[in-house]
Amino acid sequence: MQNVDKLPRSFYERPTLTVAKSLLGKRLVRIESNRERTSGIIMETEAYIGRDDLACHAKSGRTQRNQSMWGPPGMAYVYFTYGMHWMLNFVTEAEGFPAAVLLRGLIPDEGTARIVKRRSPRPPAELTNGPGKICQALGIDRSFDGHDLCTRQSRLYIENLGPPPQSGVTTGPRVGLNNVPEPWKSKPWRFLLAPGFEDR
DNA sequence: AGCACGATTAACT
DNA sequence: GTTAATCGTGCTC
Repeated sequence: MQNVDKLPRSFYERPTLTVAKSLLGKRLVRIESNRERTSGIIMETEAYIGRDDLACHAKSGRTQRNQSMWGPPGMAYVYFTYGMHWMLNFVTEAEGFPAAVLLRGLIPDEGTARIVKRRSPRPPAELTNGPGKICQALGIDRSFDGHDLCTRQSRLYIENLGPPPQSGVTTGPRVGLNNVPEPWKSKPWRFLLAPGFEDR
């Protein structure tokens, strides 16, 4: 395992599109209550950028729900939607500017027995290939909203497995924005790592 | 106080 | 391809 470091706050305090693309191929780690690790390699992300972005929850100003996005970078923004699903985001850019990266896809890495148990019975390919599935697989809920990813005692963080991939990255429109007006609905702010490029 | 809908998922025709 | 599940949130009255 080469060069495994916890990503510092300076990683998140950059343009959201840069962070979203740079997260591909890195490892999301969740420390369980018994200190065991569950983790996965990030394969898909989306960027949500500021009040002007009408797909971003910050469009309606600062609320109790979205307040994490307005805080410092390197924190988790976790919210509940569709009456049953949790979504995991990482806060980006400078404090006071509301922006975040949504995690949409992983490949399970460590703690797969626990991931399978939480998600079973599902085919392996469907364990963590969606934002709600990621949170179910890793046990992420409201208690992680506002969690700091950049301290020694963080129970949720990103490990750096090396530089962002130079190839194998595709982009496209963000998913699930049914009632969002243009041009925001079609902004190519979704980033995917092609299968096979997770090992570099 | 009421209501429409959501950064989704799984099941079904 | 279509749709039910299920409830917190923000908006309107």
